[in-house]
Amino acid sequence: MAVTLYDVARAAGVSIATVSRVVHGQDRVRAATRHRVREAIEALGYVPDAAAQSMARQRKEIIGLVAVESRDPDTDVEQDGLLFIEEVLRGVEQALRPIGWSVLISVLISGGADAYRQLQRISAKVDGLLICEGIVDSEHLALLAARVPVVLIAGPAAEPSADVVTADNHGGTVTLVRHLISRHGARRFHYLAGPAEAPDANARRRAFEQAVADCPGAVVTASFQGRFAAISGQRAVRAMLGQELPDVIVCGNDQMAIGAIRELQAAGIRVPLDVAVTGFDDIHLSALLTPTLTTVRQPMRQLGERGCACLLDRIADPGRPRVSVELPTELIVRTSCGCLLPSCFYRAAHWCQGIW
Amino acid sequence: MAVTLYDVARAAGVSIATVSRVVHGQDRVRAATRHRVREAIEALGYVPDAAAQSMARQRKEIIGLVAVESRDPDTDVEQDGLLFIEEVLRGVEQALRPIGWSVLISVLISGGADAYRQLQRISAKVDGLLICEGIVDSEHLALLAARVPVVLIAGPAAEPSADVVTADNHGGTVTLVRHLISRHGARRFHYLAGPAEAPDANARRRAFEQAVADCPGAVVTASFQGRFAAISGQRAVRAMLGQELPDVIVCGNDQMAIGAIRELQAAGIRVPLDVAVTGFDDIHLSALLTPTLTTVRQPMRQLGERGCACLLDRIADPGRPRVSVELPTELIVRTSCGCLLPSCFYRAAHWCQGIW
DNA sequence: CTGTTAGCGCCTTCAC
DNA sequence: GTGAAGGCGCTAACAG
Repeated sequence: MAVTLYDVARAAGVSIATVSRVVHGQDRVRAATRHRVREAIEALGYVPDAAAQSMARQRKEIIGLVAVESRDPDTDVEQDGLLFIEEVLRGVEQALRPIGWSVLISVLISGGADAYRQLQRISAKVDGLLICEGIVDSEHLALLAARVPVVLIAGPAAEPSADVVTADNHGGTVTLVRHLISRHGARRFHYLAGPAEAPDANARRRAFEQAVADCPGAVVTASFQGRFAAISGQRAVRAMLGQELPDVIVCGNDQMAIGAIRELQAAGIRVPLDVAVTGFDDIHLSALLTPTLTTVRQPMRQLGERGCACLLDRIADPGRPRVSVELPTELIVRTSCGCLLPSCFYRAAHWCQGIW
Repeated sequence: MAVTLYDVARAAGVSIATVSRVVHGQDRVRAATRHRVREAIEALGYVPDAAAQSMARQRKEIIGLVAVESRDPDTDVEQDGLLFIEEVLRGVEQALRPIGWSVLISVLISGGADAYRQLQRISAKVDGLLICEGIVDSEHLALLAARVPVVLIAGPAAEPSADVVTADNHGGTVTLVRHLISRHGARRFHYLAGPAEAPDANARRRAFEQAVADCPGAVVTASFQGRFAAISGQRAVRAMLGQELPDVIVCGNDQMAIGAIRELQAAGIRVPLDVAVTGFDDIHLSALLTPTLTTVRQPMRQLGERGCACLLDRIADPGRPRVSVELPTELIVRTSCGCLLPSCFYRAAHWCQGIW
């Protein structure tokens, strides 16, 4: 059906070995021959079949990028999941472009044994795996890693069978909390955590608790277990309505913060006047909301790029020592924490509330 | 290196054919044998190599999803490109999940001859190609389609060598313009078009012009050639500042509308009080902006799903007649056109302007 | 029921 | 310089 090496060879009157040589730019071919072969290739529109190449040279030139979406039964209609992956993908593509490799993308539904099966299937199609928000248990991970190199993005730094690239969740969170305390005099904190299985969610939560504990007078008034989705933010707010408002609701990621803000506004509570809200990640949306979101920027593009570079290194040398890198985060101060509000805002807020 | 069929066969004391049979769930194997083989597979952690399978059964079970980003030299720092693809990807995954196929994703930088080379390389790794915002000329497309089935998403409906799935750009635009005219009494229109090479951009533009022409008294005061990116919206607004404002700025997509709104707000012009702005696509962001964006919803998820289904059909039967489907669009009325504004808004707007 | 065997398309020594 | 031949891991007849 498709044009093969043999077709080209026949058309050019040479052997397949010769065609292969010119395809790969080897110089051990007489100029005239090479020319003839090139013409045949052009005329027939020959493109070497990737599967056959993979087979022969034991390399697919494809890396797998997979995100494990953690959902509970109620949130499976959720639409806003990929925002994280998107930036990571750009970083990965950037790292792959120079060498011409491709990326196989796939978002897994759950984190169960089924997820492992799917990962296994994917592993058969790629030279290496980049797993985001690594909600895969160590045991299964080890099994996977035995088949194919694995790099975790935003995963648990201590994973023994994979390299890991993360952001400085701890430092970012601590900086944020200190800002809230020193600049805004916040004392009463509400925390909205990400899924317990997500390592970065845990890192942030722990850092938050520690930072609050480190400040005399500051207290965690309540916390809510969310799943990194906007709906979690809405639920958390619904659950706390009626109670006394905290000074700030610190959220484990931007999506939940967005959900929280919407629900607060819907309830007629003014952000940041009545309660401040903060996020984590600095997704594209965060700068465009009303109010704009104060958050901690995680260099997602870079996470993808570094993670991919790391994976390529390991593919090239599977025996090299395990690597674990942590990229810096940055506090992004906007208005949802109460900063940057011109005085006219206070008047305007009264009128605006609940309009949009 | 990796575990192969032979390893399993040896371990289980059977032939590779038998192993292959149990792997594929054939029943013509004695229960005892099957059991033994299963154990060996489990013990060794065997997963069939995809490249070898592709080779043997002439099918890779991978489809390629590619977006061609059209950029001019000034916009290559742009960050907000993938928003379209993201939803499409979800649709594609949905269509592929039941059969276990994977998607190879890749966004091409330019639309030149270089893009064709890249597409060629990708075509060698997949069973079919899904091209979004098809900025590939017919000639190259025909060459590609000769190698591998191609489906265009949001591409030119008349492309002879590929199936096409689009949204009803014409109808959506006309409905929008009529709304602006009849509900808001708009007469002076400014148009912000997408890239001339993009078929959907053209369809929208033509529909817009026709709809305006159909209304006595309505005029297009000016138009601007953008590239579907937020920065285009900003530029367009800068270019029109100082001139008399139109009633509405109709934008070829949401991203440009967002850019336009931001620039207008920065210039102290109130949206929608001083000028209305509308978009097209209804990306996730649009409902969260201030003001929320009035736009035409394009069923992006469905475009991906239908496009993929169409591609699978063609892969199954390459000879079937060409197909071209058009999905319906829907006018989404929010506040940027001037609708849904409670009276208090007018007071509030005065104070709010330019704060965020 | 199970084993043998011939490819799938390409790369890569090894001879010539 | 160029060609012949083996093998990559698996599938799918075809024999038993």
